[in-house]
Amino acid sequence: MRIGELSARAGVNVQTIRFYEREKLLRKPVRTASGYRTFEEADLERVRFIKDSQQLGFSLKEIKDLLEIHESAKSIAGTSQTKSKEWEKAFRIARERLELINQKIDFLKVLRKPLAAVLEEPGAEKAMVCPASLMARRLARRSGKHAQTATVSRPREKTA
Amino acid sequence: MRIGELSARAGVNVQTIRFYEREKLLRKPVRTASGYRTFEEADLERVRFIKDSQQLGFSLKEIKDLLEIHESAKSIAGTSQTKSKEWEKAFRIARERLELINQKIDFLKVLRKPLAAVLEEPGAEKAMVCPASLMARRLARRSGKHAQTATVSRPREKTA
DNA sequence: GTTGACCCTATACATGGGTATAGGGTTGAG
DNA sequence: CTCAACCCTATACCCATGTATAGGGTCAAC
Repeated sequence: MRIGELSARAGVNVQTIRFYEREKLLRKPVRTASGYRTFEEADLERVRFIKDSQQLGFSLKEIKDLLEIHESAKSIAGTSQTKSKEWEKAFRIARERLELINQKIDFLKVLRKPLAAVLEEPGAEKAMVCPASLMARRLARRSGKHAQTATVSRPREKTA
Repeated sequence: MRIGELSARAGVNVQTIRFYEREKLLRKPVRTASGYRTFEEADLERVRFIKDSQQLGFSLKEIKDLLEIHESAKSIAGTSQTKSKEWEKAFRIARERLELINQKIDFLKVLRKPLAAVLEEPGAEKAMVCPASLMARRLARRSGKHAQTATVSRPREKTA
């Protein structure tokens, strides 16, 4: 299929497909003689996977990792427990991802509880959507950003 | 507590707190005589809630809705089944959110399965991270963006 | 009463993730 | 052969979500 059909079926913009290719989220597609990209069903799956993962808060960088696990796994399949560099990396990423995914599931369940309660019990103010309960379980903070320059009663420290 | 402590304890930048206030995600805080913002524990909870929700792919707009459900619920608590405009809205949003959250949980579980398999079985290429299995369950597409101008064999239609 | 950590507003800049536009080629139905 | 609907590259632009900077107050310890 060509890019128009792919983008239509995936429900994304044509530009987005080309953007994903540039960002290495999609393989470089085979081209026709005239330079048109040609895609297969697998590419459609991949685009859908990307969109779904995004809705769960994974960044494109993270999604690339998730997809990379797949690639590594596949390239090693049959080699039994090769323990190659590639595999080690995939393994590490997989473990991290699994941990994060479990946390996300837990948090979503907590988030769901008061919603369900509000919806199921007519006029129930017992299991109300209270921040305290929502806060019961916390997600791990994501890899450092937010520099945080403030010292907060630890005076005279160089923050470079 | 003042803004510095709040931001430090929440693990976000000071500017971010002010940004959230501007965006109406945090109430306008009480000010000291000299104009300093003063916050309470509840504000800290709220900021953490926002960050956690973001990691699950909710936009600030959506998080505002989630928090609004809480506000409505609280303001109505004790009024039994008032069925006010406010409540109706909260109710509707809650139902939508619940549905989305359930979908997210399902997708995460699917996402988790091959990861767990890869990690638990040494050299297992059976339950490999294959897009097909990952794709088994799909998340509902999120509220329209991606204009999609292409027609794809439905010629001559004004897309204006 | 100065100094350093903290606060204020206002405004500009940055980054991720696209989207649109300009300026052009390709292809197939009529 | 023409025309509309497609495709191409390259580049500029956009929105969400912050971050940084400029230019200035506040306050407690020294």
